[in-house]
Amino acid sequence: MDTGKRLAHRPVDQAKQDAILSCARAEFFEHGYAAASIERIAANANVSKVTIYNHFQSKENLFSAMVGSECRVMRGQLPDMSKAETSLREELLHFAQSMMEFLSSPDIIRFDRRMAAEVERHPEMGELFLNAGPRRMKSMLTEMIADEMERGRLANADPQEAAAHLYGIIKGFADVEWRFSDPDTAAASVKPAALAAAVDRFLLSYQTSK
Amino acid sequence: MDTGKRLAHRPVDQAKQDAILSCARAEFFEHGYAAASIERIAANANVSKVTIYNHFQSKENLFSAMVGSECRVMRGQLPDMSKAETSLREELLHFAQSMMEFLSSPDIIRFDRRMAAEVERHPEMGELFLNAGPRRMKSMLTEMIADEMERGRLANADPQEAAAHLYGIIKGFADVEWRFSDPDTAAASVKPAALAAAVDRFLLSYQTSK
DNA sequence: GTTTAATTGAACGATAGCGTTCAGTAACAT
DNA sequence: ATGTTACTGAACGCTATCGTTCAATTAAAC
Repeated sequence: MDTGKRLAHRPVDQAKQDAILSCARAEFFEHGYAAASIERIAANANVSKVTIYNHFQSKENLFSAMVGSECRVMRGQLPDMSKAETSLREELLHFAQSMMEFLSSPDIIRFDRRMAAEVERHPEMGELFLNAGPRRMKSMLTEMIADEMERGRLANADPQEAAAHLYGIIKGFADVEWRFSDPDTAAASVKPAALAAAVDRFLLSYQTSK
Repeated sequence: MDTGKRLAHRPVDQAKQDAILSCARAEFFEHGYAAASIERIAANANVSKVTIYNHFQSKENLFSAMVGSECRVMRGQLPDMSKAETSLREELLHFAQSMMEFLSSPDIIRFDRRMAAEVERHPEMGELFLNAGPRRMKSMLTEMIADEMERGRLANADPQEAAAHLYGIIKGFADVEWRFSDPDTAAASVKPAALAAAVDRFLLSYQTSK
């Protein structure tokens, strides 16, 4: 059986691959799909345009490869939901903190913006993004809340709905502001006191009254 | 004093103006700023390209005129906050309902998407949009909540913060889903029962305990 | 009817990107 | 060293758009 090993060849330069994807990301994010220039990507990546077309067959293809790769990266950066043995309030605060840190990072904001725009022309990428990011986070959160309901630290209710409420009450108007102003200043607008207030309100309506 | 009335002239055809703006909106929304074609706009509006350049001096200019006009329209469609003399719960439900109707309308979703993408190149339009839409809604909501706090139907608290909590708890994950899937099916996903649940949770933590 | 301004259609130069071709070079496996 | 493959740079045809110009036409105000 052939292991696929060819007898004599020059191996693909992985560094170039990575450089192309990374520069593609920058280019697409800055200019949008239509205005992005393959030649600029090639120049920035120190690569010949032909090389790009050898690896990815078209602009379309390069774009979706880049989105796929970004989604993979994003999955690795989702808010930390490790279950330390702490009080419920601590646990929720920790989640709120890391969720807001995640959502307010410039990379995520820019990615979100670009995807929102491109989804008109590439609906399947909207799905891809939703599954890699928001929905994943939602199900993690739902699971955590369901756990707490079982443990009796949260009152019984629809955990999915509770997750949405928690997520929403923490975000408030923040994400809207972020999406339409300078991404580089977004993270600074996260105030711990506001997170605590949101979590406490959530607890007021969901905590078991003992 | 000259009233500005010129002696003999052919008046601007307002219908053409409107057609241009309306077609510009469609074109920019569908293709994004960079890929939008002035000539296509002209063709769709049954207008000469020269006419467009006579009215708006450049593509940039046309784009911001269009955004300005859209923002004006949007202001007229903001959620209804008329104060009928009803129960607090009814009042909040009414707000929730009309807010979600507003936010889930395909026009608003598409506008939101496009602005989010374009704000990278036109930061000042992000401000324009925020002031015309989200911030306006936030201050209306804040005012309503402050009123209710004064009336004693809501417990005393930071009304601004409470507004954010109400807004967030109602939205949940909905807006994220909307932004990345088919805008034309968004409105159908609004479930009255979910709105009621959200409002009730809000009330659980904000209503005065009598 | 005369004047004034809005509007048109067609053409133009300039720019820019895509996607392809080709001949040549570089890097690796054997 | 030899063969195979990755990669390069330059050029090409093609298409599209912008923004401008021009002479000609149209519509209202006077």
